[in-house]
Amino acid sequence: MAAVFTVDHGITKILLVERKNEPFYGMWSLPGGALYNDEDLEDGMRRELLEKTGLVIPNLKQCSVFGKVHRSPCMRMIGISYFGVIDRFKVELLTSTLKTSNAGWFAINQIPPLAYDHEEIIQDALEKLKESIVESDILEILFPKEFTLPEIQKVYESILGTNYDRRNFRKRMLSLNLIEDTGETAKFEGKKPAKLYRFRKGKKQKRIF
Amino acid sequence: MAAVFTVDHGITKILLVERKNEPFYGMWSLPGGALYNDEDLEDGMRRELLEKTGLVIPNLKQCSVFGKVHRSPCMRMIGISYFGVIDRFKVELLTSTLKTSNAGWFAINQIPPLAYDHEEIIQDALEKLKESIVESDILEILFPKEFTLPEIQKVYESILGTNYDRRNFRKRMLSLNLIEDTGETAKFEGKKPAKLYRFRKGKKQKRIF
DNA sequence: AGTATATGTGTATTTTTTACGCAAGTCAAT
DNA sequence: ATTGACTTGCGTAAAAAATACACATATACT
Repeated sequence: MAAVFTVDHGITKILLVERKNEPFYGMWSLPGGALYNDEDLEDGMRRELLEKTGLVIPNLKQCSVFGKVHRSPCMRMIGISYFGVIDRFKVELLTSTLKTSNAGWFAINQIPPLAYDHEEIIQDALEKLKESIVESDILEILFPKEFTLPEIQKVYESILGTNYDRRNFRKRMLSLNLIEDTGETAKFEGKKPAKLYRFRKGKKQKRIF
Repeated sequence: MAAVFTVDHGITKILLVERKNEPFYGMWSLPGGALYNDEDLEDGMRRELLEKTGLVIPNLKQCSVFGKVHRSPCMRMIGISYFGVIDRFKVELLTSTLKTSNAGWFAINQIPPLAYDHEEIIQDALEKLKESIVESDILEILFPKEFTLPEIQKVYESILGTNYDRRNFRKRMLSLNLIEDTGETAKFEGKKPAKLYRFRKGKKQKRIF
């Protein structure tokens, strides 16, 4: 199974699909399925994601293994969970695709009852999500284009569940040398126009918090 | 497979077993084997460790999954790696057991050629080892009884591959409130007798570095 | 007794984190 | 146009943490 996250307007969301087979027919679940004998783990995961949601998710990373004897009601099943994030632009573009395939984005504090042990798997993946943003691993994926600092701060606050002082957050972010000023400003957003930054390519990852 | 580490006289070591079957007959490898259909992952790992090495290793944690299509020359094989540490006292006690079962401790910079992709698995587990000691997760396991500060410092330096200023290391360790003075000193060790400390039970884990 | 070696303790300096005041740009209502 | 509400941007002082470094002390060996 894959836990694919995004942050949409300051809300952390996860990608879920509706099951079309027994067991757990009609319930929501993490996208995923059985691995073919001749495919690598990550390839299989990407294939399943494409089949079940229509989305191509690059940058999948291994998360954990779930293998309790009775985690599936039918047969012994070992589940390998994967972890991914996509940026807000892709979210908007692909929401239409999802409608045709019974998939959708759910805010992580408004998750419906899930099949199997998928609630547990999501909790585990959320830990990974927090680690990843702290390690600045997924910054570039979440912000492939330009962004404003208040924007990026909201993402951090949403994922980590904390609040930061605006001025200190800015100072920290800029001092890490991970992002650079584009020279432009984002109008049409709020009150005062915010400066636009972009992620610097090829910068070594530093711990942020 | 399980990567079981210890630190013996300032040297980080790993537990390996000699293979008694094809493929890779006679080569060294990480202890492990096939999971039974009716046992949980961790239980199976503990059983395999007992069978192959005669050791009981508590505190196993999941590490990673290795599933490349051709990682085994015979059949498709998904390997789940586990990570464990044991303390120096157990190492000494159990070295005799190991001799009868073709198992042994190897310094991590003197590892023989290994079966399968076990070199890669060890590298991955070493990362986990570093994280774990930084997070103070495994301190209590490595030091169940009392210890001296120079001792614990050598362990950190061995695992993390760095050197710390004696005085600053001490200051940091004590300020974390994770360990407490036993009031006794370790004689028969070096020159000046070192104070003995013990790990405080039930202390919340803090990041150390 | 003298020397070598390893441990324990203190303190000054630098760096990082945190707290917080205030000016500037935009929108909407007056 | 002016005002007020709101949000962004910038700077500075205080607190906390990390770092660098000097000297005293206990033991073993000669």
